[in-house]
Amino acid sequence: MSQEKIITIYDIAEKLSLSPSTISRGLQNHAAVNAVTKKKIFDTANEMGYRFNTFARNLRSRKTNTIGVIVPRLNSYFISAMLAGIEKELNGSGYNMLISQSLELQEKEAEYAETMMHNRVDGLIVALAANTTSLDHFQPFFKHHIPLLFADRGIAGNEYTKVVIDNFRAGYEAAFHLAEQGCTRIAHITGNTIRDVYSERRDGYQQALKDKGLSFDESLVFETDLTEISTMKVMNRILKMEVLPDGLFVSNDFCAAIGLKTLKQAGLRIPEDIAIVGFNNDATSRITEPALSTVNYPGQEMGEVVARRLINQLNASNPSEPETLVLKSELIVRSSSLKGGV
Amino acid sequence: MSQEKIITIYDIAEKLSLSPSTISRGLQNHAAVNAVTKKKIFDTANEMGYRFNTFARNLRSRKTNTIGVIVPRLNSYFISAMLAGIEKELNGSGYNMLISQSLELQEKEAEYAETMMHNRVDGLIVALAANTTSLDHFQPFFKHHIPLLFADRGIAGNEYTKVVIDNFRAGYEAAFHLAEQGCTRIAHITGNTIRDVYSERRDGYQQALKDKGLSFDESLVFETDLTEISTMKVMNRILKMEVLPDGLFVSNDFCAAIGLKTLKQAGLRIPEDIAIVGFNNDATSRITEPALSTVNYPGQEMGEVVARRLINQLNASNPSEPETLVLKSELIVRSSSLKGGV
DNA sequence: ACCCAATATGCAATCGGTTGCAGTTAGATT
DNA sequence: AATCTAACTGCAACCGATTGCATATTGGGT
Repeated sequence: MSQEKIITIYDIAEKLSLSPSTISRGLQNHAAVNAVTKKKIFDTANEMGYRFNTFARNLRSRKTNTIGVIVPRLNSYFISAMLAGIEKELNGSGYNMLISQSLELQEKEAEYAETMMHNRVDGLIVALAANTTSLDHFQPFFKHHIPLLFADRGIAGNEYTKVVIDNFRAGYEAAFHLAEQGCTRIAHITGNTIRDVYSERRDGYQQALKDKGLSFDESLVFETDLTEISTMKVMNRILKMEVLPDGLFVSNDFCAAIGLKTLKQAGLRIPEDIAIVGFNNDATSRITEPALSTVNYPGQEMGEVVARRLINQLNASNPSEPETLVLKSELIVRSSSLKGGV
Repeated sequence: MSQEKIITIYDIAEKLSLSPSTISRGLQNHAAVNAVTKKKIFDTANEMGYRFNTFARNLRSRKTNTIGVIVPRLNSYFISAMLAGIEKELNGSGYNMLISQSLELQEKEAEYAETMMHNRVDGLIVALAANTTSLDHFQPFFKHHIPLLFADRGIAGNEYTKVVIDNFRAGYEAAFHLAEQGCTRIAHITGNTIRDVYSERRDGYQQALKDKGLSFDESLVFETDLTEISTMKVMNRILKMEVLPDGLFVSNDFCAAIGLKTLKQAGLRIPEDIAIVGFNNDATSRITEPALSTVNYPGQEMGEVVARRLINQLNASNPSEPETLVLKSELIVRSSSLKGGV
């Protein structure tokens, strides 16, 4: 098997004694090419194993049909659900997807933004890294009017289009529910509050305490990087407290599961001694014993919505106003927080 | 903020009264360009906001510095660990990564292979979909001598380069361990045995039974698609058996966790009544109670190895022989299978 | 037989870089 | 002062497809 020549429209043109223009138009199903000729072109192209050259095409047409996607990480239940949603929509509209993960680092995010720019993506979907504070690295996109939409993790304000859930309300409902169950000392483990998804949930939690007449204790809020190790550390600190909390709201199901198990191993009963609510409705939440109460996060839907919005914006003739699309989330009550009684 | 002009080397050339060739060479740090001129070029490029056009560059240089990666799905602990490994190596060597997920369907896999071809990837890394039986859709890669390496899920034979673990041995060890623990009726839940990762584990399991003098009971082997639903179905069938199994080897940690929980809820003790071993060493395996014995799968390492091998192959002057790289895996014994006693 | 319109095809410029080869220039050598 | 060499820089072709405009062909109408 020898190296096979890469076929171009020029090769087809020569073989059929036609001009490259006609071949090009024929392959595009252009109306100005005779049906018989077209058929001949298609057949010959297949026969010779022709594949179009994306670069030549993109170079000329100044459009790449590629959407860049930058997410904090790939190995997250929520993120992969979202990617599946994005992919479904994009693929259905003939777009490709260039994915990369920032690993929660602004530095890598910036690097990838540049790569995306070089690859001349037609649009960009971003979920910001944990420590991203500035959007400077996205300036080129703004300058060149390349649509940039935020999915889930955006930045405060109405300047940009983003698809989110009402994190304040979700946090509020989680904490309110725990309070309803009789919890009076509710601890909260959250991610980096630079990201408003986390700060808003915390604010919601705080408001719920207030509305239920519970005092807010700063020392019960733990800001972490939501890894297994830091969760363990937090749990150890909690277990050493003089008065243990009787409720725990964790901004992530995996960490909630780790916490749940640690507390059980320390001899505490869930939910009798400590009731727990997680976040995301990961597969993990159904594995724990007792099953974990959590907030359902419509990952796939979020991906579909943001992708569809982007496609619309690309097809629109006039520039569209930035808007914030808020999806529904809901508290799912399972055994880890259900104490019985009303 | 108005639409900013896209700067090309021609714009820089004009501004500096130099020729585009010199700009091009200067930006490439070519030796034949005066250091002073070079500096001037770089400064002006920055100042004007120049970004190179990947397409023009790729079109001319006939090299894309992009590697395609096709995996069955993104939302798997193992796969994302592997992707992280691949990304680390590729990025360190200046390559980009075009990812797509086949969703376990040969049809989608073929479609993406074509897209990768159009995007002229320099090489391809593939973990085959569950139902892929033919490699016809990769023919263009073979014909054009574009390296195609398999990661984890390849195809039998020595025709292609692949990075794998010894699945037969892993399956053998898992089943052997269960037998050692005193299990005599060991059930096995596996994925689509078209994929040799699954068939080899099953073969290893079978061989271990044989070596331990246990009879092989076909009705204890369940081939599934390894989803939550089918696992539940299998568990229900198992629970209805006249004689229950006393050991369970599942080719996937999440399904093992589902199984574990279902059995416990049915009143069975783990590991006393049924000992369980999973596969992959997912995060999930540490969440279950008791913690799940499993086979550690070096996902990140596998990604690094396959990417490094691909890069070497791309840099090599002469074509490299196909080879099979086997990584170490190991049984991790936790409480779900440890009955005590020797 | 002549003209016109409709249909089909080709020419050549263009997208933005890259690179082999040739040409220029300044300084060194004799 | 003439010659040579090394260091720079530019010309122009090229990568493979797209597309506005021009041209060729065909058939129909009168």
